[in-house]
Amino acid sequence: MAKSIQISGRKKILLEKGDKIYQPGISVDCVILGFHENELKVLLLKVEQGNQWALPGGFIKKNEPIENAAYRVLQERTGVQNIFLQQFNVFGAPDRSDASIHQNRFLEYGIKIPKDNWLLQRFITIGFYALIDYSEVNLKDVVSDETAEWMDMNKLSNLMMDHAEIVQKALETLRTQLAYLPIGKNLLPKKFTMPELQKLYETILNEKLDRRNFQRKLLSFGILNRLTETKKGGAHKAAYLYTFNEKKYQKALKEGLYGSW
Amino acid sequence: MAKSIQISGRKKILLEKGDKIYQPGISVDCVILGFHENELKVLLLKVEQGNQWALPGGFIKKNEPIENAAYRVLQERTGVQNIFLQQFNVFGAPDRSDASIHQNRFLEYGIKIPKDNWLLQRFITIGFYALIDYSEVNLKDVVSDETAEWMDMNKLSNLMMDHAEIVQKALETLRTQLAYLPIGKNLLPKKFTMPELQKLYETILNEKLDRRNFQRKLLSFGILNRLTETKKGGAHKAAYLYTFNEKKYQKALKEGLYGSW
DNA sequence: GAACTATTGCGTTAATATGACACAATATAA
DNA sequence: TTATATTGTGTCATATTAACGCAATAGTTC
Repeated sequence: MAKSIQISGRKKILLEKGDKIYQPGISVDCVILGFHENELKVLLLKVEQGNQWALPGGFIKKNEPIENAAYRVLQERTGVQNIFLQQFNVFGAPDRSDASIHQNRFLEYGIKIPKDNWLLQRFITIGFYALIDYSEVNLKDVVSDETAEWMDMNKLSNLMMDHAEIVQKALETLRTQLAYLPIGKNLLPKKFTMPELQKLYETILNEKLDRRNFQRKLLSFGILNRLTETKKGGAHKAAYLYTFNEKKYQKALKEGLYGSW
Repeated sequence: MAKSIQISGRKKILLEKGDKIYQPGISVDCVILGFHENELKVLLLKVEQGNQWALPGGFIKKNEPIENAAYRVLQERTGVQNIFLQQFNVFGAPDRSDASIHQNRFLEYGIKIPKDNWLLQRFITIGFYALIDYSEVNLKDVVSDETAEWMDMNKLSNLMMDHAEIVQKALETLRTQLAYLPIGKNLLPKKFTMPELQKLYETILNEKLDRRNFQRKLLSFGILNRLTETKKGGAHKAAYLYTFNEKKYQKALKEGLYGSW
């Protein structure tokens, strides 16, 4: 039980010195989205007690930019660099945190939290969502005392506290942004086919799209490079491989895909 | 100097008991937008010292929903009900708050803040923006020790801390939302003309729009009711008056103006 | 290796939306 | 009464979108 003792030590420090290290009453929670086998996945951590799942989250150090805190959490959980990360909403219902949850989590390690401890206070959390390439994530690398697992967006269950609401809001934000921002570079491998990109869009939107019209629209954005390679092995006609045009993609991220008005 | 003494008393309580009443290290700041004489206006408070201006802001009570806190600030400053209020971004650069600012503000009232006081800690602020009908706001009603004033969005100067950045981000958010959400109900009087609505759009977008195409587009949204009345007194042909169709407006707010994909 | 099948690349057509502009109507001012 | 600026309404060319057709082809089946 060396690991358990180690964790127990870490937890004690968090309890006793956390309020010196971190901003009190504020946390960040990350909705880490990946795409695999035509499913949109969310990275969740298993909370031993109660068979519940939680979003990877953390605290903001006293002198740390918020984005860095979120980025730190992401690094710890996924090991992936170069992540699309964006804050999308603050969740702060007074009853969203529940002291008993923390109490129980710590009790597993034989720690009883004093009632006035900073961790038991009300916490307001800043929701970030991150889009990452599923294939680049190695869950074994994850630094955590909890089990990390990808869960289908459509089969979420037993999420802790208001985390289901946070995931839902992240998805809504992603859907809205799909209309005016380029999405995909972070969710797909470097090289991908048009059908794969379409599946991604269809999954996010939960809607079937016309293959031919989709291709025309995406190409019109001018953010794709078609390679001469094709993706073989798919039992049928081989599809061309594409990459995102980095410069144009970044430009579209800043300026949006439409002038609209 | 009865008012000054009263304020001084309030400030002392804030200093000494604030950390018992409010969430520490978190504030809300409101970008209150109005539309008047074809100008987009921001409601700002004059900070005596240094000829600076600040966004109306406040703290979140220990057991108060965040939105309520923002709403409370709005009520205090504008007296207006029925406000469109939305959080849009969190601002939390570690150096955004500056202890000396608070020190100086309190020194005017003869109060010196202890260095370890909660008010001097790092603050992370949740930015809200509010759209309100300029004509319904009576600045004299404002409960404040500061002077409140509408300032042209394009002529902002001497904003405190990172408040210019916050206003800028609010405007960007509003512009983006213009593409998929109905805007106007909160910024205009109940009855308004098409040219007035167009001016609002043009002001927000900082762009001239074609009169006829604009009308066609907005009518196509199906959120307007044309009245039989016209607005006379304008030295030229009288324009029809419109109101927003409340039901359809609300529906559009939830579902967006386009199906897009 | 020929036929089959599901999928891909590329294209067409009709409907719809958009951008640019013309002209008549009219509330006030001169 | 006339002038003027502004509004209401409409047109037309063009761009965009939705719906669908057909040939090409990688792998499968026989």
